Amino acid sequence: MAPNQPTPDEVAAALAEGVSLLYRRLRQPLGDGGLTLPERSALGKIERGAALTAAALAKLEQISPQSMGATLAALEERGLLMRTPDPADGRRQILALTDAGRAAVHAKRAARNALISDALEQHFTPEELQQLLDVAPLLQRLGEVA
Amino acid sequence: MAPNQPTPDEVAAALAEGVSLLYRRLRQPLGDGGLTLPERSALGKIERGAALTAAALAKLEQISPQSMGATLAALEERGLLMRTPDPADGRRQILALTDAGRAAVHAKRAARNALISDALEQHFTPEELQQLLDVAPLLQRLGEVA
DNA sequence: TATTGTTATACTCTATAACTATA
DNA sequence: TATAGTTATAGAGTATAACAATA
Repeated sequence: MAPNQPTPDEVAAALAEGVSLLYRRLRQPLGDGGLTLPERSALGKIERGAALTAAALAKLEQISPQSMGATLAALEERGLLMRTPDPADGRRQILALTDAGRAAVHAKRAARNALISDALEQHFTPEELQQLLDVAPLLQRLGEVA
Repeated sequence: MAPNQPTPDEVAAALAEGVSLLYRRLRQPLGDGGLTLPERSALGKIERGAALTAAALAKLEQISPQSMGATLAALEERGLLMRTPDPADGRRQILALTDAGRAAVHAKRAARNALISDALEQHFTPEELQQLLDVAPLLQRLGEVA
């Protein structure tokens, strides 16, 4: 049933619509009480140790350092994030989650998952779930190299 | 190699990162000269006849009618879109692309595809392309039902 | 010179609230 | 009452430009 050789153009066009619609869904319910999508993403990466300075985070997320700075400032103001000077490099600030930050990222992860998970449960077969899970790393790779 | 029964939670978490990163990539190069992502999406749907009024478009995109109105006003101002009163219903405005609008949506589609297509060509196998193509409708469905 | 980070400013996308006109 | 659309206002996320401090 599948066409034999999908062209990159076909794939690009098909992904654009799905991704932009889904993105709006993903970020919407999370703006309610707590963390926005970029905030969660930043906290998550800090928690995992994927990036521990503002500049490193900005590179990972592929946004400007200034934009990341604004996000981080908002998180610090709410007591979710601590910034301490790097003793080895006076320009740097080492980022770390507070206990409240850790709690928030876990609570919000659950909240997001509840919404998407419900939809997945009700409208997708196990095979389709597997397909979506398999493709997630590919989407991420595409975001990184494009 | 694949786990037997991915839980909806796993899938939701895995998709969130990939989608949000890719979304930023998709919209970034398009803001340069011409159409933004929501603008392209709206023009594309009008061109295909998927929706011909502001309210219908807003429903499809799952944003508020006011937000869609702002997008459409910007497009009309630039001469890409025409709004004519519906003779059958005085409240409605029928939407249609101008020639310039049609040209813009095609030029920009090519520009977007060039960026994503290049990345796809260079970093993905034919099997992975097929996987991405197959999953695009699932992403869209998830955006619709979530 | 290059890097890290900040402040200032602006634009896009989105939302809600309040309104008019039409059905 | 309900629907289509507009205007006004606000907030989040992003960008660039200009700057200070440190390497």
